[in-house]
Amino acid sequence: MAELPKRYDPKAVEPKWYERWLENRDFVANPESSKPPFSIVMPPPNITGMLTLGHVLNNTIQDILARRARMQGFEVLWLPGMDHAGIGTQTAVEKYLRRTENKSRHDLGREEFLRRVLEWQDKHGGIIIEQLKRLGCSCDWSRQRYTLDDAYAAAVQKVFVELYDKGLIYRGRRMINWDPAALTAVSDEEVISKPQKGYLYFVRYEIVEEPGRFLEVATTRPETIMADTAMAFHPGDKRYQDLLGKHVWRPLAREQIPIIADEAIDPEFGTGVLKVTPAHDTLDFEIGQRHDLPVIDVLTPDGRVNCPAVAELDGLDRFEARKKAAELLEARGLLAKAEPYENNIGFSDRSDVPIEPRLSEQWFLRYPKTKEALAVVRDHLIQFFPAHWEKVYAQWLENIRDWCISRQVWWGHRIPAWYRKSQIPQPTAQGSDKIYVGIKSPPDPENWIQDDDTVDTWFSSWLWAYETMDPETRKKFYPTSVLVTGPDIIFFWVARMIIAGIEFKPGETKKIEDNIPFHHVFFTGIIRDGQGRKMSKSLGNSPDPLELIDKYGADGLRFGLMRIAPTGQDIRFDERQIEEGRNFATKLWNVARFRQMHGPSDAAPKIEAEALSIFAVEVLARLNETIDAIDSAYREYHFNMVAQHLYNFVWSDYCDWFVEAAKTDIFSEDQAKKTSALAVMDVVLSATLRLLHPFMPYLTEEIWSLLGLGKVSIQFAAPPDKLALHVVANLAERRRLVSSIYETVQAGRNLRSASKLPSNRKIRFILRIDDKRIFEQTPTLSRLLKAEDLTLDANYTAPAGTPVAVTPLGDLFLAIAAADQGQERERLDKEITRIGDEARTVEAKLQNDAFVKRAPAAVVEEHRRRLNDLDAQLTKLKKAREGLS
RNA sequence: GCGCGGUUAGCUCAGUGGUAGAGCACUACCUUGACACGGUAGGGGUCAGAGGUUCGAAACCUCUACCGCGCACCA
Repeated sequence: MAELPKRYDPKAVEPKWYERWLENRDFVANPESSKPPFSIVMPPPNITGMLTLGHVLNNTIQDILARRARMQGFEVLWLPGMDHAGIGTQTAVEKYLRRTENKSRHDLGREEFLRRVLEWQDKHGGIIIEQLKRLGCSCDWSRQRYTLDDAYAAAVQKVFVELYDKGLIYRGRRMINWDPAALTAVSDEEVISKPQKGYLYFVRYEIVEEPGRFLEVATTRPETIMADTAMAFHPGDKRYQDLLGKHVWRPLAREQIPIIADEAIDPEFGTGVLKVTPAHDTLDFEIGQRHDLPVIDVLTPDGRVNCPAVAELDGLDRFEARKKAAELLEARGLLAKAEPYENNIGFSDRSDVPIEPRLSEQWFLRYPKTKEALAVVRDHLIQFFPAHWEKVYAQWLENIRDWCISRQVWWGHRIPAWYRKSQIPQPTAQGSDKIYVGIKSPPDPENWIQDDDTVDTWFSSWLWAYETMDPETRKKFYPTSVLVTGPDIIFFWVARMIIAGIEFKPGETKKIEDNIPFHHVFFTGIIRDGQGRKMSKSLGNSPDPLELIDKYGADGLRFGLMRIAPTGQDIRFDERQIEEGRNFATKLWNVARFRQMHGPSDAAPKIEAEALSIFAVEVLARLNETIDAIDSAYREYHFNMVAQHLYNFVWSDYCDWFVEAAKTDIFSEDQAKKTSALAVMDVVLSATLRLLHPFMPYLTEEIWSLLGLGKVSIQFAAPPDKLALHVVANLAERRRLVSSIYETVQAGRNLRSASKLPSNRKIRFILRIDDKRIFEQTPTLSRLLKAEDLTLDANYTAPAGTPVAVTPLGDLFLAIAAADQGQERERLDKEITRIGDEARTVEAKLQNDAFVKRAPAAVVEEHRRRLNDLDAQLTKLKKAREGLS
């Protein structure tokens, strides 16, 4: 067998295995399998998307779960797909068209534009899928779905019609959030509030009935004065009682408007007077409704002033108009003052421009089954990890408002509603013969016009958990096992999918537990940069995962990220952590390489309890502990702990301690010992590789295959069971002996280092010991100490000044020709102080009656033992110190 | 205003009642027959602050401060 190269080369290994896995159809789920099902649907990335670290995190976790389940004998379905991302994709293509052809979508017309989007999609879309493959994702690509697949689109239409027929979807003229850049309505969830600096303008409105008297009002939006239809104060506000029922002159587009009183006004704010602008503010709209005020809209859809009556403002952008309006007022002496002011205003999540509240005809969904959706999470039919997201979820559902689902966007699922051609304005009444809602177009299409709008992208995604599955697949794999996603889409997607599951009942029976979309939801953290900022394209602070894969390998990236990532906290990204992942891969590679240099491995190594060295017993016991720790970490979705346990076990327990200790046997002439040591190496390697496979699929498969550790691909090898170590005689005692030896080794190394002896200098140690059990371990002890010679002598008397350490095995002396007495004195003093301090602390505790009486007996006993140890050490060290004067 | 997280070594973070941990970075020594993407040893922390519960608190409770997030308000 050829020697393995010194360094693992992911670039050569990773593509090789991925191709093979695809060829073997290892990721394809079989709905007819008798194995129990395990399923995950991938949160579909946008078709325009490029792989980000967020995707890497998210999909690595899904892959870990899928791969582990596959190894555990589940029939695994990990269903991938993409989202058409209505507004996002349309915006991207519009930008592209403007750049390349200087055309808008209106220049092309609906049909042609959609054709161009498809063209663009074929060319630039779906890159992310190929990127996910490089990451090693074990998705069932044969089932890849798209939210615009015919069947999926039909399902969206069907659901729309159903909800309409139930009266849950309705059309209405309401205040909505208008995005003046994307030129569409958006939902409440798509509005994010941000502080913005501006001015609070104090404007004087002259009172019609009392010329010369002014009513002063504070506003941030003087550009909407032309749309004011009343002035309002709180009914309890004494300052303005005499004005009720009178009028003021609106200072721009001069006209009389009434002064009214309304409970909604906060007397504390500004002057306690509100200018009521029903067309451009939600609260004002409500006040207008109560007082039957007219609605005057003075803004165009793209946020310009539409008010020919004020020529100076007409046509100006809303923010320019704001300044200009203030100037106009000032020139007329109607601006009392303008104070710098910071307030929160809603921005469009999509376009990052301030949202314009706007009265508009839109489609809305009255959410069904909200009580049930609340209950399934509260009662843990669906379990959230970490659990604190339950509260956020509940808060949203308890305050839920109707969902504005129509978008003035062409790219997406068109609303299946038609209006009679003759009808202007379009009718809104449910069940009217002027409106037709159906999956098929109306029987006499020439008399109807279809609604121009499409539905919110999330109105299609909320069916993702089951509409992606054909009936046979659904039967086997729905409800899914777990959803892995970011907490930022808990409302957009998670909550709505739960509602959809409960409402549309895609499950095998009508029972609620068969219809919830998933049993567990694991919320990942959000990856931030070193300064704690969100990763974003515009900041350019998001490293390209593909570059990281090139540099560190997919396994290195995966492991490095998982080791720091998902405690449910946000994650600060640091490339050094990925480097650690790569280093760990190299470490594992090299220890496998070391094993391979000593002959072929055994796929089913036999280990005989009697033949095991004490060091083997120790490492196997540690392996058992690691298996347990990993199991419980997985149960809580603590992937970082799984990774950390594996890291510590491989690097410390296995490489640093076991392999180093086992070299005595491996290089020994004693065939039995050698065979046993190599068998233990195989057992541990085999187990470790299997435990690591979900995290590092490529490397583990490569080593697994090179060492010939199994007949099947590691992907389908069962995870290791704990070894039956209870058959080992005197297990606990043996393990104590090992830790005594290891402690002694550390003490000896410390002596060497404190005595300023170079690491490579061979030196003599003398261990004053009477314990016969240690004799046969002398070669190993000596090896680990890098000793030229290790003498065991129960009656050794050291010359004064010999460096000494008190160890669990006995006193360990460093035999050097001319010890530096001053240096040794210093070292001993330090040691005596340290141990003395600790002894005093322990002693004080033991002198505390309350502690001795109340603390568990084992803890007290532990303290007693510790004190004895420390006292013994102190005595010895002091004696050594006396000899030095 | 309401709610949820967080504050532990220079950095990134583990640690749910019993002597403060890891990795990186740092210092010293070492290319030894798996690995310098490595080994060995070392320095470094009044666990944000105050109070409380407890024999014992980084951990549990209360309050405060600061950071982040969500919701509401936002004239």
